[in-house]
Amino acid sequence: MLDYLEGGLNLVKHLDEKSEALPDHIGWRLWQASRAWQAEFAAAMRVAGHGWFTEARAALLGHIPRVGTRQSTLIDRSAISKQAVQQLLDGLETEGVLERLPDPKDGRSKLVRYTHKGLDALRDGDRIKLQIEQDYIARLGQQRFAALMDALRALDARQAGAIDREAGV
Amino acid sequence: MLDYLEGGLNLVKHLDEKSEALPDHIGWRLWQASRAWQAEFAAAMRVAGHGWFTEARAALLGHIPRVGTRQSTLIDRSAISKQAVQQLLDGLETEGVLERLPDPKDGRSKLVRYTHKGLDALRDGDRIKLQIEQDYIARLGQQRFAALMDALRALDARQAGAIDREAGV
DNA sequence: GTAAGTAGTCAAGATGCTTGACTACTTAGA
DNA sequence: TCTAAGTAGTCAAGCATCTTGACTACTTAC
Repeated sequence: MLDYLEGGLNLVKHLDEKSEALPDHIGWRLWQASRAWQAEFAAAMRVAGHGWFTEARAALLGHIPRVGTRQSTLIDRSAISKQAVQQLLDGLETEGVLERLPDPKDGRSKLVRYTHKGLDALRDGDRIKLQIEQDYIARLGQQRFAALMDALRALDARQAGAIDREAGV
Repeated sequence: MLDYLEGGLNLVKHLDEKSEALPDHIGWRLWQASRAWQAEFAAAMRVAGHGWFTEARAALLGHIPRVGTRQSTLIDRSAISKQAVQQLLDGLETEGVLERLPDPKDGRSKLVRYTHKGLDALRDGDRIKLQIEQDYIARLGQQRFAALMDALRALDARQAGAIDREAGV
C-alpha cells in the first residue's frame, strides 16, 4: 500500500478522487443534505438579525410549539438529557427568546413560552424556510421535490412504527 | 438511539393531541432522517465491537479512502479546522484505528493510513450500511428509495455548483 | 539564499452534551 | 392522614468536539 503512496502524489490523487469515490450511500447523502440545509438556514437567520441562532438551539426550538409547553414535555420530546435541555433553555432565556413561568397547575413544573423576540424569530424562520424550499423546488423540479418529501415522511412513519412494535403497542 | 426514536413517537402523539402543526419542512425531515440513520448505524457499529465509533469520527473517516491520504488533504476535504481534524486523528490513532506516517515526499507532511483494526471496521461498516439500505428499500419500495437517492444526489450537485460559482471557477 | 507559503502542533477556551447528586413538590396507598 | 415513592427541575463536574491564536519545521518561488 505504501508503494502506491511512494509511487507519487499524482497516483494518490487519482485513487482518491476517481477510483475510490466518496461515500454514496443513503446515510452519507442524508447527512450532507441535512448539514447543507442547516448551514443555509442558520446563515439566513444570522443575516436576519438573529445572531443567537445555533443548530442546537434550533433543534430544541423545533419541539416548542408557538403556544409554549411545559419544560418536562420538552424533555420527553427532545432526544437529549434534561440537564442539556435546561442549559439550552438557560441560554435562550438569557438571549430573551424564551421565558419560563411557574406552572399554576403544578408547583414543580415550569412553562416555557416564546417572548415577542422569539415569535419574531419564528416568523423570520418560516419565511426563510419557504425561500429555501422554493429554491430546492426550482432546482429539483416540483415532482422530484415532492418525491423527496414523500420518501422522508415515509421513513419517519416507519421509525414510529418500529417503536410501536418494540413497545408492544 | 432509543431516546431519539421515542422523541419521534412523541412527536406523532403531540400532533394528535394538540393539533398544532409541528415542523414538516424539508430541513426538519432531512435532519430527522439523518439523525435516525446515524443513530442506527452507530448502534450497529457498537454491537459489532467498534466501541470507539462516534458521529464526529465517522464524518472524518468518510473522507479517508482505503488507501489512506495525506493529513493536509483530509483538512481540505473536511469542513472543520485543521486543529479539529488533528484532534480527531489523535483519538483515532490512540484507538488503534489509524496510524500516521511521515510522508517520504514532503518532510512537513504526514500520511494517514488505516490499521488492520481500522480496515476491519470499514468492512463491518459497509455491511451495516447495506443492511440498513436493504431495510429502507423494503419499507419504502425500490422506486421510492431510488427517487430519494436521486433527489439527494441532485441537491448535492447543486451545492457543488454553488461553491464553484462562489469561487469564480 | 532568503522570503513567503504550507503542514502540522500546542495551548487555551467555547459549546453542547453527559452523569451524579441534590431540592421541592405531588401522588398513591396503608 | 402520613409517609414512601415518583416527578420536575437545579447544581456541579466532566467529556467530546470544535474554535482561534501562536508557534515550529519544512518547501517553494524568485
